[in-house]
Amino acid sequence: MTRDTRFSALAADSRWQKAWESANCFATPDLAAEPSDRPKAYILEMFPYPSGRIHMGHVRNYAMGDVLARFKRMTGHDVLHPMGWDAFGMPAENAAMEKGVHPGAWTRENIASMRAQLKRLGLAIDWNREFATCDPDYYGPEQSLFIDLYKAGLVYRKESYVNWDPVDMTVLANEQVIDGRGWRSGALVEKKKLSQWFLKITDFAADLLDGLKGLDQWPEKVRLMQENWIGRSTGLEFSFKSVGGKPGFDVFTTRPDTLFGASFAAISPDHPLAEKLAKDSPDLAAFIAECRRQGTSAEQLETADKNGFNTGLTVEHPLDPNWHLPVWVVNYVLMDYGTGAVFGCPAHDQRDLDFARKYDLPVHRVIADGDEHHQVYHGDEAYTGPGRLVNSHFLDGMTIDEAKAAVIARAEHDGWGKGTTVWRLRDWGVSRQRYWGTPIPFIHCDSCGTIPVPKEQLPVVLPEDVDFSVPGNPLDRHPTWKHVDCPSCGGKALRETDTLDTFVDSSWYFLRFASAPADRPFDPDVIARWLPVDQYIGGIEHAILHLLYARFWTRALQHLGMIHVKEPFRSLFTQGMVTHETYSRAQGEGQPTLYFTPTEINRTADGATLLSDGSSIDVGRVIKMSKSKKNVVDPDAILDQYGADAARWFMLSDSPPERDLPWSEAGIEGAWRFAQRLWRVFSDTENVGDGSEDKALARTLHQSVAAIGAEIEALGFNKAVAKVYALVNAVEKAKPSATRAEACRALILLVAPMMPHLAEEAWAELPESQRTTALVADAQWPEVDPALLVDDEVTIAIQIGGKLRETFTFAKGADKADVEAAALAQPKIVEMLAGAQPKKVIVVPDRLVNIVV
RNA sequence: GCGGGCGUGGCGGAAUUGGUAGACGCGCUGGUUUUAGGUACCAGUAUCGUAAGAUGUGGGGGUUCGAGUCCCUUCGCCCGCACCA
Repeated sequence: MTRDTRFSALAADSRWQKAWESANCFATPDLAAEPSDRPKAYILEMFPYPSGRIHMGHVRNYAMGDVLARFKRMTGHDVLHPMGWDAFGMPAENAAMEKGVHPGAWTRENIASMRAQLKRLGLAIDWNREFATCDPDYYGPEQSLFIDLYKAGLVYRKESYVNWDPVDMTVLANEQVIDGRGWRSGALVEKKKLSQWFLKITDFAADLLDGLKGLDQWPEKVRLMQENWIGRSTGLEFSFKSVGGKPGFDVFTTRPDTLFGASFAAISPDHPLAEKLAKDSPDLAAFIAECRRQGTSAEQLETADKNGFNTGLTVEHPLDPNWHLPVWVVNYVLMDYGTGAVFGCPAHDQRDLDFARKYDLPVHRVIADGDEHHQVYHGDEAYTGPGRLVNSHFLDGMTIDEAKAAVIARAEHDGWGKGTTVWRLRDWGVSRQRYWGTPIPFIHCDSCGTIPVPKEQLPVVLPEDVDFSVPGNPLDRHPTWKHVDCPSCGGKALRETDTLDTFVDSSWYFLRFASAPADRPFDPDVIARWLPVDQYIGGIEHAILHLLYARFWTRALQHLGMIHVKEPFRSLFTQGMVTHETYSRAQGEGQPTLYFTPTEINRTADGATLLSDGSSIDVGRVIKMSKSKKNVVDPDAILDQYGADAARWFMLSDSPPERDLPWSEAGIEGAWRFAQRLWRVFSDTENVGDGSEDKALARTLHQSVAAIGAEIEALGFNKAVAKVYALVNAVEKAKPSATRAEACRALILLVAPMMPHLAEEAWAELPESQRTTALVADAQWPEVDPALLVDDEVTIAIQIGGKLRETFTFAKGADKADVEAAALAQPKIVEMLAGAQPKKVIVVPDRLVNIVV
């Protein structure tokens, strides 16, 4: 006899979502007002950009965080699990330009529909704390923090060459330039000189690098990527004196040991000296122009020739004033690294060697690995390995490290150079010539200079009446907005019209979630209770940009004494993407390939056909879901058809969370069937039990509770899911008993983090006496009886010569000798040994016996 | 070029310190129920073999009583960075 054999997901979803909302279940405890001795858990998923619709990647990301947040609640934690919107950015302005809607209206509509979609997933989120970064209530405090950083000397303005995206008509940070193209528009980036706002992230370069060591709960990969991005190099910086009294220049090298191998000096085409010389030399000017045209994409660099222009200048070798080196302008020296100038040592640097061979410059060997000590170096491969110094006067015979130290010591003693560290990391340019961003709260006054907006005048709110009919910054051409009185002298002044890079918005939102007072950015005492974020979950694509900026911003605020944490995210998890096959049809020469959505396709075991006309379709690789390849599945359609629990379950099953998850129809159907099966187990009236005990099931149950909890804690959702299946299998096979009834109740709790609606429905059906709380969302995770975690019998394997021959069961923890005797007495073993005396018997307690013959 | 990761059935993937490879799911095969079925249930499913047995974690070699796991070597795929001095 069963009650209701079908679980009606759609009805259950909305019923329980309403129940949670009206019970205000997921409200964050106010730790400042009511101190708690419970452990805290700040669970955060990267907040979404409100593009319009959620996609499966969101579903996966938020399902994972939600399981953890619900589990933490069930295991007695004070949980903060918020949601908000990274709401500023270019797509809103693009929509404004294309469709004539206001970016704000477009964004708010998107937020409304995406919020509704997220709510359908049944997330245990404290929606009371929701905000969007485009709220003046959010960006006002951000402006205040920006001014604080300015006052602390961490914000400055500088005239500089910037990466200009000619399509988006805005400046890009170095981090946003990929292969010489804008990260968003894909347009070739141009160099342009502009006055820009910068954040002094380089002040924290060493600390940001050091801090990585302590982030032992971050993926190794992300730490390495940040390490490489920060890019620390140590070496010698020294000056080349020009021959003939002309100005010299500084160079940086990590290989001061090879200084006697120098055969030329090289400066970047963008070096001030090169530009100066170009004024008197049309040939050089032409060469520089040619260099600037050269692309910087991977393929272009691969094939790019080393080109140079001999300036005719010479410089003195710092260790031998009579040794003069020619000065070349070369295309492979970058202005924005080191000093924009190097000395060329062809024998021990591949680029210099390529260059020297092309222009027939000398190649002096100064490092030798063996007997080869000749001064002239042959071959086309520079030697960069270990060895000892040769042909290098006072350095001869030293190791590379000794020689480096000796040259630096000599340079410092004689005053022509010093040991130094250079960083690859640049200061963070945050100016954007856009409307839809946080206005930079500064005012330019002819008499007072550039001064911050007084804090009592914050927030500087974006004007609503803006015109997107022409490219460029609408703030700049707004008729009145920028015209203000100088807060200092009262005279006519101009408001800054640049807005902040949206990565600034996401650099402190996790603080605002924890504490959002009306009169300041956050309350330090509350921050101290919640931060750091205990588990941060998001995509690997933020490994550098967002995660580095957030680490910097947190440090900067700590430096100002405003908060007491340095690292915002204690544990980071980067989840894999949701992928799907592609369906396409080639259209012949010169025509773009046609792609089809999964809903247009009939997929069979051996191929795919178009539903509309039955014609056959090419099945392509399983790749990340993307609109352009049309291999997307709409979450709303899935929720309509299968309900939130099946969708969540599928997102958590099978694939390890850090790996890509191939979406499949069979997979979601399997999840749905499992929900139905669970429902049948829960509805089975035999659950009442007959009062008897089932020891074996009790063991399985308690072992499952322990294992599932441990797997959720470790974000091993796929493994937790497998253990749930195994437990359900065991419960189904078990005969009615008190234990079985207990197992069914526990099972509700075990699946509650993953399938919360089904769990609530089943919980509500339980007899009153078994329900400790009204909602399963508030219930306790089942207790584990440690005595039941260990079996009293174990299966022991018997190997002969390392090959498995037999297994038998034996008492757990038995004496080695007893186990050995029992193994040797097994009939099959007796037969196989045929009286032969084992040379040796290895007994691994409770595991196996290996007989060596 | 530099750095990192991954190779296990038809598929997604399990596998404490080296200790019974393939848990769990999908798919597939056969069967049983049911008002039709796309539901449910039972049995099976690494490969070869009727079986006994043999083989098997990308390839080759090594250490070991014992290797998916450790070492050497090699092949393939994926990701990140990249003329960084």
